[in-house]
Amino acid sequence: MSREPRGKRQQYTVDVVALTPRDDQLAVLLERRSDSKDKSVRWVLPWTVSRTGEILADIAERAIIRSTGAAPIWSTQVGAFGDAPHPGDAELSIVYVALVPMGHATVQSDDFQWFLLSELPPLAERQNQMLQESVGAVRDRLDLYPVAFKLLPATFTLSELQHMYELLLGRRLHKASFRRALAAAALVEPTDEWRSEGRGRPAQLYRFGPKKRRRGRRGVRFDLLA
Amino acid sequence: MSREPRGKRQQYTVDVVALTPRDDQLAVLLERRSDSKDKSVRWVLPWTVSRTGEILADIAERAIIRSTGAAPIWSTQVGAFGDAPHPGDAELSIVYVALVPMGHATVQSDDFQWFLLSELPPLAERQNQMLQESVGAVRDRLDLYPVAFKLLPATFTLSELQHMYELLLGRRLHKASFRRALAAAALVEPTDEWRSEGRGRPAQLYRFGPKKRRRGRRGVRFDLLA
DNA sequence: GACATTAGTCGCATTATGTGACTAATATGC
DNA sequence: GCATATTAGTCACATAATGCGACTAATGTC
Repeated sequence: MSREPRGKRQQYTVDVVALTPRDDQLAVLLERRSDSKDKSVRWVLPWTVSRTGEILADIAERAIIRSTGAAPIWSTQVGAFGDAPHPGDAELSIVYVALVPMGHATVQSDDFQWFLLSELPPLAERQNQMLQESVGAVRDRLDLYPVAFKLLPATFTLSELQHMYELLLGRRLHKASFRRALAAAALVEPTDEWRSEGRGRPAQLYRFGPKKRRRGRRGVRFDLLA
Repeated sequence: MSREPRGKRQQYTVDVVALTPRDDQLAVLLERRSDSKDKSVRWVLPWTVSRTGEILADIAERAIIRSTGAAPIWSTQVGAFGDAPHPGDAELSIVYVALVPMGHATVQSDDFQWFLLSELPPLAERQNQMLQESVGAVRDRLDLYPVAFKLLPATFTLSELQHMYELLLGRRLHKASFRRALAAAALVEPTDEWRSEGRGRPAQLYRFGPKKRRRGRRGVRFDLLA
């Protein structure tokens, strides 16, 4: 992906927020950009310039594969950002957030690097907003799509699953409550395998296997923060 | 707003889904377009072509005012749509959904008209998607922003409030449950006025007046539809 | 005054949630 | 072996949230 000369108007960019679990928190993939003038290095969210006629989600997928080396296990559009300045001087940026499993989080190129959310380098203001909203988008949809399961191997322990949820949500959960909710949703089925992880009691392995059922509508919620 | 000649590439459009309460359901504002060739009439969601450097939300607000004649009481970005065909042949469309109170739903120009969601004319596929997601976006955020209150006059009865919620959600609510949740959220305060609406017991008038308080985080939800 | 109509409340059963405490099975140190 | 640490898995109970029927209250109509 070559830089666009400043001043040239682009159609728009498709920016990617690739996230992966790492060290009990989320890490985001950034791309190195060396400024040709002052030789300073800055980090940016990877982006792709739009091509006419291509499906938006496909453009995003291409950008994700290019930067992470693998297809994401889940991705969704976050929105359009056009206000704060973009590092590529794009007028408008469409943002996709993508989740990449732990194993695939190894990038070949030296131009890409994973950063823990707690250790971010300075970003352009527009990209700060993108990152912020992307993490929020993941958390908001966590209960609607089985993303946490897809980030784990085919079989996993319930503790691993809980840790994945805690990592994605950014907060701790209570063990008994977590398992109760999980059982009520009938989302996993036990295998007959057990894993002994050094010390402590061995854990039973489960696999993702959602049964039928759907939630009844709720009355109303008034969760206004105001 | 002039039509763009076909074939000319536009930067992108900002499309507007303006909604208003009407006859116990939602109505959406459409704009009349007469095809210069075959003289057929078709209806489209209003849109504005982007201008360089303008804040996205401002472009949307302009488009809303132009078509409805008033500023919306609430609006938010829904997302970017680029796949299915757009009536203006735009490559990309950014969509904003806006809510307009009942009173302001009177459009001057003959080129605009409110359509009940149950009586829609055929729309371009991309705009169908926009409308679909816009209604969903409103419902999803109904518990986070006091939109229903802003659609009502400054004082209102609790029955009116409940009807507004039912209209926005598209489903019935149980009276006692609704009021209980409302009381728990401390969102309204009673006035000393009452309204007698013909037959039936007079209803007390309330005004919107949220107290402090915020929700504690929930454990996890597994609401997967799968 | 009987009845229809709308407002407003209560009570109760059921379900959901938060949380501490308990038991189970393994490894380690002595 | 045996006490202890460590992780897995479960229970029990209190509290909160929800669904819902049934009741009372106040008004207009006939």
